[in-house]
Amino acid sequence: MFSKSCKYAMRAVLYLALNGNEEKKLGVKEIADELNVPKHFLAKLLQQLSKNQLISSTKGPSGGFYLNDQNKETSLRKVVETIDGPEVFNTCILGLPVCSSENPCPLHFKALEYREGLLEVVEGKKIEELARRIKDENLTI
Amino acid sequence: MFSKSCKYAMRAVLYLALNGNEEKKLGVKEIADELNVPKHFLAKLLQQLSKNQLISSTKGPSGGFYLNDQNKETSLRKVVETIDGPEVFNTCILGLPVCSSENPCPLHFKALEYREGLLEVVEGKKIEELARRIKDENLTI
DNA sequence: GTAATAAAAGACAAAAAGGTCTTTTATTAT
DNA sequence: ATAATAAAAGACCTTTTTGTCTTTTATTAC
Repeated sequence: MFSKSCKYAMRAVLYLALNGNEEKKLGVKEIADELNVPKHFLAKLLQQLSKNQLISSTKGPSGGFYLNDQNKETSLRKVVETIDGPEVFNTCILGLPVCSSENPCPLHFKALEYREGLLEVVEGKKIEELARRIKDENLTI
Repeated sequence: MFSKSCKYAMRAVLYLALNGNEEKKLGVKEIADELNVPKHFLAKLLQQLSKNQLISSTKGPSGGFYLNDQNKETSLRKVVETIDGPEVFNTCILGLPVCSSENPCPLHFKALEYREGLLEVVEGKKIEELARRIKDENLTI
């Protein structure tokens, strides 16, 4: 479903939401170490997210990555779509060039249902709310 | 979710179920042309399926690929697991090394729920039955 | 204004996935 | 037996994805 890059990015954003804030910015090193992902590789992903204003950053001492108020309001879906492209959620699971409810493949409707459910999770809540849920329900990232 | 290889393989098996039989074996060329997939690449996938007894083949004139009675009884799931490995259906959607109902990631339950849905389609019916359904409901492969 | 810090940028490298082409082997129809 | 056929096998090649390392740029604390 999601590329490794995308998984790293999602987790990093959630990590930022859970452990950082505008006053306590986090460096790539910390995030990478905590999430167990390759540091320099993650750095590029964060840069990409930063360029797309899904996360914020400042350079220099006491600099790092964080989520500003606007960032916290966006959905994880944007992170996914920034990294894996917007088609992730609607390409045919059998790889057919055309596959729709009018012209479905054998897996179409189940796949659709599947994706709707996932979309609900990554889009239904703001990052902020998702982070809250992660804390409350003691989920792992 | 599924690799390209896996998609090609699934479609090819369904194509065999729909268009061939023990008396009318199909060559890679026909299958590849019809499904619009790279011929030699598909050939290897079919070889792999054949080795694993998910499809049958004979060499030489009037030879080709087909499904014997046993093959028709198996599920698409086996095809998937032969090509993409058995873990496809239970690796964490966020890529976490441990992610279970006891120790879930934020997407765990939704991912589980809908993977079950997909499993139902690829495992709930024999190839034969699935092919029947494709015919009846005029689905695309 | 200088040194230290941390992200940004960019050049490579390694691994995996996807794809092509050629040779070999088995089968069958003649 | 032989020629023709089609899968099996294997050697490569290309592209994409993933990962590493180095240099540059911006910021801040002193």
